[in-house]
Amino acid sequence: MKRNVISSLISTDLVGQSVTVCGWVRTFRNDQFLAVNDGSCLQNLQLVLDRDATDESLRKLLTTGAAIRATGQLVESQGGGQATEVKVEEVEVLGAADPDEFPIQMKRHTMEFLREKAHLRFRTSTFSAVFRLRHALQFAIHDFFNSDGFYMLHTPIITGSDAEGAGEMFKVSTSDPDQEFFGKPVNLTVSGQLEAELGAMALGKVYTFGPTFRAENSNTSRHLAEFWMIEPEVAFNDLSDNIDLAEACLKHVLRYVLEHNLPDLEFLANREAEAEKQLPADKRNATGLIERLRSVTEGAFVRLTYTEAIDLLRQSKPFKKKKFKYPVEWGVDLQSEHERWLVEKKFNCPVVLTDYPAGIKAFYMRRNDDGKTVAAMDVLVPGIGELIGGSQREERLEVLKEKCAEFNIPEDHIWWYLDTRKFGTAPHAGFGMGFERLVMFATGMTNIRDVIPFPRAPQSAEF
RNA sequence: UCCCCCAUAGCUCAGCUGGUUAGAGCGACUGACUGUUAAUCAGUAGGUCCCUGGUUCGAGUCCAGGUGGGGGAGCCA
Repeated sequence: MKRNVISSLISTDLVGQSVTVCGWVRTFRNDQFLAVNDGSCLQNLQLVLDRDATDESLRKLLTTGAAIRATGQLVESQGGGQATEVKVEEVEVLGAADPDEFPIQMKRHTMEFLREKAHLRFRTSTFSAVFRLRHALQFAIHDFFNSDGFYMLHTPIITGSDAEGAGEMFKVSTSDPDQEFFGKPVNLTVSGQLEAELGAMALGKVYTFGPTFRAENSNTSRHLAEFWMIEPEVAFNDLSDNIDLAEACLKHVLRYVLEHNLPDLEFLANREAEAEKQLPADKRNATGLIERLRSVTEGAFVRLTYTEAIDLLRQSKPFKKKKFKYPVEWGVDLQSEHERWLVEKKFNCPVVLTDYPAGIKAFYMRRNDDGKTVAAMDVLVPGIGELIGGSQREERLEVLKEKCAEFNIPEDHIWWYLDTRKFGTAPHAGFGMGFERLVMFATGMTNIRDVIPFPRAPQSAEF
């Protein structure tokens, strides 16, 4: 079906030409003005019908949600809200939408309501903007790594690896659970990292960008059972290189959307500002969405060690006034309240925490010379918390074997992983970035279920 | 998994100390108007008060259990 996409018609470039538009009706005002959206951009195109020349039975079908095709001349708009409009010569309803039943009406809906209508919520401005941005962000990520000489590696989704310790796993079986198709128990992957390391030890710079599955019973606005993760892994990088990479990557992708998706971002910024009017002052963001993104692309990330963070927290006002619910002392993991204070109160910008106590981090992280800490890094951002977690990997075979023993990981389960330390081992580092958390940060959406088309969470797998 | 809150019209909500025929705004529909921008104005329709059980002369309202949703915590990305 030959058509002109609306994104090409909202500027005056094609004024005077005959155009064909396909899309879905947002509103129909005065029996005359048809606002149509085709998903190519945030903006609707205004179609102007000649009331007398339009059949009444046809007009009755032009309701919110109906799919239509129209042809006519693109002209400069006589009204104020838009640069162009189409003087319709012919309009056809491709698919009606019974207004008694179509749930997405031209009024404010709550996110909770739309989440239950996930198959139709793309029809709203908010969700079409979110999913255009989701696309742009994933493109920018591939663009960033490709430009930097990385190779994308497809790591397995079904895996027999059970030693990673990243979380509870989903078992995979055939419809006959007794039949062991792979000859051993297998799971859905919780991370592509270990396999990515294997690739990095030959290809140099690799990354994975794939689905990840966690069977944790997590009921929060920041967790999903199925989510997408970006995991670069780079040979010969140390922790400091790793932080540089994470910072450059975040800056690149946010710059990309600020440059290419500004109308969607402005719409979402506005939406957020409106939504926050309902909130008490202390729950609102200190700055608007666009300013928050700019502060990341323009400012340097604060870097400090876990030990320094503990010192800062112990000197903080909430600590002295005993406002923290959880203890702050060297050796315990930082809680959300502590991370929030550092990121949102103390620095108000992304904060990279490094060199955590070995006991609270994964087995593969490189032991520091002090013997107590590991070369780990977490990137915390305002409003989200942990966006990135990574480390320099333990490349020394003997140390890694000690760590396996400490973490009760049988060596024969990850013999292939240990082999990379046996044959031509080298320093290397990498991180994992939760893609949905990135989309949350970039869009200002506050529930992770609203930045993935069809969320999977405990007790929730509709669609 | 734990703590707190919520469930009444298509949507967002009100409904007092248990008491007559269940309320509003928005949306939808009908009509008027016709260069509108979530148009405007007038009118109309629309209810398994989440489910099960209990207390009571009487339950939307009180109690118990369940289901669903939200916020926070833990786990993490």
